[in-house]
Amino acid sequence: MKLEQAIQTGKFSSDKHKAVLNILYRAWIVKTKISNELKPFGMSHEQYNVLRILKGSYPNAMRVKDIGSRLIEKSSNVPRIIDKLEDKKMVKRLASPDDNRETLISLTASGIKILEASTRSVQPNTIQSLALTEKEAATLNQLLDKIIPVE
Amino acid sequence: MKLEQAIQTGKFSSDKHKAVLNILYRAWIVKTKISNELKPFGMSHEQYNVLRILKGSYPNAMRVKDIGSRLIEKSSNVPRIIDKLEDKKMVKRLASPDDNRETLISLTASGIKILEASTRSVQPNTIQSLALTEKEAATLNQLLDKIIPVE
DNA sequence: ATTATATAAGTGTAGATACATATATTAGCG
DNA sequence: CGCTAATATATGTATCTACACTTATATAAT
Repeated sequence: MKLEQAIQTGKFSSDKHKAVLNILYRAWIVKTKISNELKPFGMSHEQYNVLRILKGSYPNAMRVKDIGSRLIEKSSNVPRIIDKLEDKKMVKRLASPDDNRETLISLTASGIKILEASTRSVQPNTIQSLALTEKEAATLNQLLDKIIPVE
Repeated sequence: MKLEQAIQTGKFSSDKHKAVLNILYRAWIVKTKISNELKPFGMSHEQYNVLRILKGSYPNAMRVKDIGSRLIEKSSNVPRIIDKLEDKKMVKRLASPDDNRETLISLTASGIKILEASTRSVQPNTIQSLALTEKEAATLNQLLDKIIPVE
């Protein structure tokens, strides 16, 4: 579906302006799809992201602040996400041997199992569109960096 | 800033996978910037979007459902957004002459004034990056439609 | 060593999101 | 007409986001 139909609008003042709204729209679509796939697993999108980050360093535990620095949405409240995952026994908190201010978070065996099962549902929504070539994806990344520059 | 730095990661398994995360990241950046610009006006991003939609049909009022169909994030709770704008006297609710189920929403004079002032702050964040040409923006739109197809 | 400053995690809160349900009204159809 | 279904808005609720603040610990400075 074209963006114009999705938001019931006529023409945009420029392709550049349309592109910004299009980015917001596609992001919302991705998040909605992923959240829907995660529903049967009783997990939110952010909880899933934290599990994936933890899996990246598995079997090593990670500090809360390092988890936060890898999340896309920097305003996420990591301790609270951890609370939810801990309630579900998917992660556990450990004391840090180096620094008592830190908390280390580690995936549990059941956390890994649920993560892997949910990833099989979510994956088709994150690496979809076989229509897009790797070359086009690389172009897309360049244009995204260019239209919404950071710093 | 490259996405890799922003989320402290090494290489992605593919440019396609990176592109999906990049879309989520750029969307978050845009939303954060716009929210920050709107803060002095005491308005949320969604409240601002509703005002802009209303301005599109000004001086005609709009039905709640038609406002909703033009919002990017379809799960937005339009009646509640209207509540907030009404509290601030930026819009008012009118009875519909055709159908008593409907509520018509119209911008007030002060709503227009605040909208115009806030738009001057927000605009640079939505049509920025002079580096991007219109041709590149058109390509970007095509690639976005292709990587996250809808329907 | 003592005090100030910085850092890490956690908590409190207002508002937003997602979604289910309620209420009122209109349309469809026998 | 009278009943059912559909539509439009509003409300209720749990969770999430954004951000300020607190607490505990570590580092730096004098």
